[in-house]
Amino acid sequence: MRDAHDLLEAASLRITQPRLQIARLLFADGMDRHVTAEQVFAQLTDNGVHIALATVYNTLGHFVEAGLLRPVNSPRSDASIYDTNTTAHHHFLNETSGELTDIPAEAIPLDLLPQPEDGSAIVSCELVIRTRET
Amino acid sequence: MRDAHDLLEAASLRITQPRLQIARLLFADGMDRHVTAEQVFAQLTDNGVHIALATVYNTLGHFVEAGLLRPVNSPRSDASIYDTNTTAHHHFLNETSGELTDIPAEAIPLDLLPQPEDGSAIVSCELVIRTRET
DNA sequence: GTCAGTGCAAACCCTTTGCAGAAAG
DNA sequence: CTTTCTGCAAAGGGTTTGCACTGAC
Repeated sequence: MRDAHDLLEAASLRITQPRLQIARLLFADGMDRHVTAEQVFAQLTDNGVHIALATVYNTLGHFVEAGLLRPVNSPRSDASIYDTNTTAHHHFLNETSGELTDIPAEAIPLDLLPQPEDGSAIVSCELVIRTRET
Repeated sequence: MRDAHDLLEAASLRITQPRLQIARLLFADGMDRHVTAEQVFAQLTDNGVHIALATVYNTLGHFVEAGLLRPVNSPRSDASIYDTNTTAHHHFLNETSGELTDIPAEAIPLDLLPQPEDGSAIVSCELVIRTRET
């Protein structure tokens, strides 16, 4: 992946300490991650980074606007989840553990989506498959 | 549809005034409805029914447990939406108006769902198609 | 008579906002 | 130097909870 600095630059975001820290945390390994603001805050704090929770919320919001993150069709009621994978894809939601797993878009054939009413266009579509451990 | 009293009885729910009122409101016309607790509360209050908002929340929760309602894979961040249609189906979410529209399960062929890891079984699956007015 | 349900208000939790100071460009 | 961002604390909004009272069975 590109380094956090370039990522912010490419997204026309001002380069600031909190944004660099959060970008490194989220995009360092190039893996798809599903995180809450609280988790990001905790992880940074554990690493000795001083940051305010409100700043984490605001920064994640900026990242979403800039297209670096995508909010997941919140399957858990208690907290918003952000997805580092901004391409079209779907999710398994393990209801036992609360864990989200990506499903690549190609794994589900959705060629024949019903069309919305005239005057509306499809923006995105996401399938959530809820599972439970047996 | 059956009358509100029978509906509660069939669901093994105690017959109380608030439950009857809410059941009548939600299931009277047999149509699929998407409601928030706040909306139910407002509608009852407008009709001169005295009820506490907390009771609406609690009652909707009881209805969900009893299988009379289903929480929608919350597409709006601000409030939980309950669906009177508890059978498998999908949703259009008009992002401009916030309106939800049902899509019958048959409208979308999902024969080939990917399987979850061993030890887990699929509980439900819901597709949300976001649209925007053009 | 017993136990669950209700009403009310207060508590809770996640998230946003207002403002003063700091930092980026 | 100007504008945006950060930190902090306080406010906000949806939802839940505790407790005394009422009502269902």
